Amino acid sequence: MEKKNLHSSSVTVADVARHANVSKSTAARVLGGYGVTSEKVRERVQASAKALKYRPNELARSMTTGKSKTIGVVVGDIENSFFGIAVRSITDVANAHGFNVILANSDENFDVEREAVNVLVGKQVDGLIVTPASRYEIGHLENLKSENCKVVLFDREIPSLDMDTVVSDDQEAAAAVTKQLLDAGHCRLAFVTATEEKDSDADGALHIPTSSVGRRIEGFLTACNEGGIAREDSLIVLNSDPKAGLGVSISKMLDQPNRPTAILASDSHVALEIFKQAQERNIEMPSQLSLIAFHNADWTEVTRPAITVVDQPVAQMGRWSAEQLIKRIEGCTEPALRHVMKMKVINRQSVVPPA
Amino acid sequence: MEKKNLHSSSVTVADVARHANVSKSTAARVLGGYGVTSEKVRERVQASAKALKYRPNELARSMTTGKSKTIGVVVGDIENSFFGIAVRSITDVANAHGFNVILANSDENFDVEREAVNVLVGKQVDGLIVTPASRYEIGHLENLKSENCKVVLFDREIPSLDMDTVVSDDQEAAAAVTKQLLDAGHCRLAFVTATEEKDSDADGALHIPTSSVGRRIEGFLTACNEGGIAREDSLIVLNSDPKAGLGVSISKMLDQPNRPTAILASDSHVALEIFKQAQERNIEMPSQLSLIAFHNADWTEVTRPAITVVDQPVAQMGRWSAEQLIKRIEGCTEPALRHVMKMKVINRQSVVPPA
DNA sequence: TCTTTGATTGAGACCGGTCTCACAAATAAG
DNA sequence: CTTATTTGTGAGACCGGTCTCAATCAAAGA
Repeated sequence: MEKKNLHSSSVTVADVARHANVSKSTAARVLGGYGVTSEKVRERVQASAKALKYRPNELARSMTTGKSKTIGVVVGDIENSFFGIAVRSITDVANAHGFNVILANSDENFDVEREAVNVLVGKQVDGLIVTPASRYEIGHLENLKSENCKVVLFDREIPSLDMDTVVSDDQEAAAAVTKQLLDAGHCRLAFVTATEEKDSDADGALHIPTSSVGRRIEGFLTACNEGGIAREDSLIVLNSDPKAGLGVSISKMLDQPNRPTAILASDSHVALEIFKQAQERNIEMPSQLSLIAFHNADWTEVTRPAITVVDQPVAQMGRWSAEQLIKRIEGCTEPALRHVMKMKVINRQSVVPPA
Repeated sequence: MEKKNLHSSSVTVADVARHANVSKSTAARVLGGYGVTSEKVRERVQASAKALKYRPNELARSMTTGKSKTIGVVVGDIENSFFGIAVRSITDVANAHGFNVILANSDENFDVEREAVNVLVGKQVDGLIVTPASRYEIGHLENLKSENCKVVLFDREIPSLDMDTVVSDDQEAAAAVTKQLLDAGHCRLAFVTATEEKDSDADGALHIPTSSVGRRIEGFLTACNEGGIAREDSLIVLNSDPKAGLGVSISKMLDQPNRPTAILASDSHVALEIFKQAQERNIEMPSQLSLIAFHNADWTEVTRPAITVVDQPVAQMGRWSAEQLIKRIEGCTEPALRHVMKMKVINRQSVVPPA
């Protein structure tokens, strides 16, 4: 006597229609909220729907409308508070517009990212917000426009891609903050990032896959250069041993005889690790080591010294990206935007002149 | 000359079939990887698929199979590192099994949670991992089983619901850690949580909607009681003014003449706020104020004093919940499990005898 | 050589919605 | 009172897959 065997015992428009003694079309009209129906029929159908506990199958709806009301978000790692905040503001905006968010972590690994993007597109997301792990590997993003899938790039840009992008003024902020270190009198500086070391090409130039980090490094080096710092005294510390973690690179840096007197950390995780290792080594901060970190993580103001940070407007960036994406999904066709958001330095206690 | 007008220009099995000169059924068989096909045809179809850049529409697939290969995760707030870690481990397990995760934040608000659950079920998720905001409002969860949607409760239990649940030993850990404070000689204690104050009923008993917090409070009170602490010296501080935030409740507590000499913070956000306010007031820690926090947040070991914490195995809990959910989705029908994970106290420097 | 068997393939229904179109009844205009 | 409109309803195609079932064909057994 069962009616549906394999498929869930869910009730469909047809069931409601039967119960209300109307055609499937009519029931669909009132339940779907389109077309016209008479008051009487509408009430009858709604009553039946309530009685049968009808709940529309959004999948089927998406199937015919071609819009899934879902967006995909691919970030590096949701555990990182930077992305946590971003995802939060994105989901808030999305929900407010009736969208849901499918979340994927790339672990800053390009292959994982591509796979995630492909799966999400397969699931027919209406759009994608991506923090591309690499500005060089972009094949998976190139063809998305033809797939009816809009894309917004978050925090990292890929100029060749002609897509909506929100970034912060990484280069300018890094330069400004480096200059601040220089002005305080430091002349052995380091920029530390968890980005993995990639082979630099023939000319020996660094090719940092993460565009935001790359631009920060540019800003750092430019400022160092203008400040007359010798190349060997403006260190770039990358994650030389991904399996062992960034910790060993930081150890190496801190243990070298002429260690830097000031460090610029490219995110709060990095800053935390530096802070820990300095504590372990009894390196007095800020007197023996000045530190500035990107991202105003919540804990940076309770350490002693409290950490001077470059505050990235993460939530606003997230909001912008989601709003822009939804505009696109709703049909906006203006040329791709590149939205740059200004960062703000929050001066605390972790920067003083070198001993 | 366009072929598909409204719907995206995506290529379907039918397109591939036409191109490969086989029937739709046959093309579907090779592309869907089911049934049998001859080697020759298989190669031909695959070649056509490649040529046309065919990509399966997972929505359509879900439509007929009844499985969306998607799970919904409803947490309080993804910005909170506790949930960040949980969601990370959940998505990892999910992905490893071919599932995607739709994320929703409830803000610990029951109405938002119910709405989220309904939307997710409408999107035909195969299962749901929920951190229910309230153990009293459960109507939205009760009927899910009949909807072909499995559920696992994360970090909070609802005994009446008979669902798979993973929690930690909140009551025991809270009692143990309270006893530790007592043993150190404290006799004015407070338990602080961001949970909102609800009207207590006629008998004046507290009814904490968040089960984990409720059990921690029970543990705290039990230990206080056994330690002979007067009821008025075992303070429970709730979020009395949600609009203004927990900060004001903490201020009030800290500013009262007989403020507690030891505090148990129910999560790391709370602990951070307490730490900040103590710093602002020049309350010396740990000498004038001992502190223990739930959740081993990354920053708790770099503050001075470093904070003694109750380490919850968040990642393992996340993993368990995802694995259990997937087992259910795959058909497991054993009776509902209640999995309790042990927490571990990490002793650092924030607990000393009162002055 | 004729039937039996097994391997492939094609036709078409189905999932649960949306949407177009034709038709009938009711109302307005001539 | 007839004709033109409007309004509400039903029949059925469609979205892009899966899946059942019958048909075809070649190899194998009688």
